[in-house]
Amino acid sequence: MTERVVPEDLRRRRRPTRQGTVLSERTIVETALHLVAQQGARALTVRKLGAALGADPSAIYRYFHSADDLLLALTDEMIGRAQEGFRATGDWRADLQEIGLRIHACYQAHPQAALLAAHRTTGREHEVRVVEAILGVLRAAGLPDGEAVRIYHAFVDQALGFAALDAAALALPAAAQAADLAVWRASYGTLSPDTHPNIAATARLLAVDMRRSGYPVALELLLDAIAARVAAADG
Amino acid sequence: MTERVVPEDLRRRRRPTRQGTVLSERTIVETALHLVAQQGARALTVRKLGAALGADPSAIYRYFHSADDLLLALTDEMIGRAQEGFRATGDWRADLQEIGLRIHACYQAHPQAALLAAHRTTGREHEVRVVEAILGVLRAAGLPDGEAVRIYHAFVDQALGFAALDAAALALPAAAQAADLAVWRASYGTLSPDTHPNIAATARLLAVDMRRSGYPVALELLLDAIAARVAAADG
DNA sequence: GAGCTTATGACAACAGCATTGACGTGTGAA
DNA sequence: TTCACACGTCAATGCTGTTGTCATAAGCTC
Repeated sequence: MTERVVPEDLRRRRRPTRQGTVLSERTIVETALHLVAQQGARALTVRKLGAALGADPSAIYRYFHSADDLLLALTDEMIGRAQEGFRATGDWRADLQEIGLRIHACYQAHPQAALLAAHRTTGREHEVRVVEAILGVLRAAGLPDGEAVRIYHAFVDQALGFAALDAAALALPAAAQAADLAVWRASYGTLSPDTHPNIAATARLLAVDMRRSGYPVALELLLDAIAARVAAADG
Repeated sequence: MTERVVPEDLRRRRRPTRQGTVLSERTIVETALHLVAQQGARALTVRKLGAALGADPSAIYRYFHSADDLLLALTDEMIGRAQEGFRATGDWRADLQEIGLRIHACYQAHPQAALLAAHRTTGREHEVRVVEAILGVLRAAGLPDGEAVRIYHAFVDQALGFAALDAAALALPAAAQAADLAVWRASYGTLSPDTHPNIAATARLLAVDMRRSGYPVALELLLDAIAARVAAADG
């Protein structure tokens, strides 16, 4: 795996706007996402990307050190889009919900892009970046690192844990049963099959159950449970 | 993705024992695992495998339809080894613990093999097989399908959920604190970074916490929690 | 505007990849 | 002895990422 360094000498290079210059980090990344969305992750090769750009494949190496590097840039692009215009309120519960919604929406718009996280050698790195982006939100809310990690992971686990059981099994109160589907997506979206394809195997087995129950899980319940845990840890 | 069929015409073929015959499904799979263990998942190519076998790469296609097919056979091999000599007791809690231990031990013996589950196109299929193997255990214990799925997923979620918080945060009783590390591994091993590399990104962030806390999670606690849920669902 | 530096894309080439087909050889069965 | 065929080898195809060379054109300095 290539170490994730897009060094200064590549990034901050002079980009003359002559008529022959058609490529840029932006156009390459956007074309790559478009290619993935249209033809799947397997179709994303340097050569096909070059063809889609109307340029020689080797020209791409002017902007990215390797194909792995390009793939990671795609994940960065997705995260960047999700965080576009995001402002931390300082309330980590609200911020977590917001960023969850945004990331999910982003991957909803580019479903095939999630396959990137299943990449043989860079898959881990992709998920690390998503996790770190979310941790960044919690840090921005003023939470210390250790606590942010703890909360995020508990959050994800709770989301999946609640998802595993339908409303009847959980015996949720009526208020939770009526919870908005969008709220559920906010919590589950941060680690949904869409964004983390390799855990989809498990989730898929439960898809019927979840659909039948109408996703009756309220983010508020999750956050309350997490807050209770954190309070217990503090006290 | 090639459909997982190693058809009769390939499997049950006459295998004359002339001196020229050096290959077999067994030797290929074992050599492949050895190659992965020694040089990593990326080194597992048909050509290198052929070289390691001392045979022409194309000969491998006499035994497997494609490279994807071979990769899936490796996961099947791991599951097969884990289940070797396993007998269902009918007590799903005991069976689950046993199979958890076995699968984890198997991947401990072949750490690099877990990378197979991170494969770009077959990654999902690998994890589906592991999950299905565990579900098979629960079914063998007499549990109906729906319930088995529910229990397995709750089991995994609980394992990860507890793992997310250290002993202090959970305020576990002293008995749990003293729980055997092996017992913890039995529960966590079924969905550990070893067996599900793409969720390792999250887990890795917590590795320090977990190590510091000494994995103080007792499988009994997990199973009790699950049993309580299931009981609630039944009643 | 002349001359220099340099960014940039094209081109050709290389090594490695999965996969396929033809071929010969040796084996087990009839 | 004959025959079918299992099985490994060989050669070839078309894909992949990657690299080095080269011509060109943009921008900078004077």
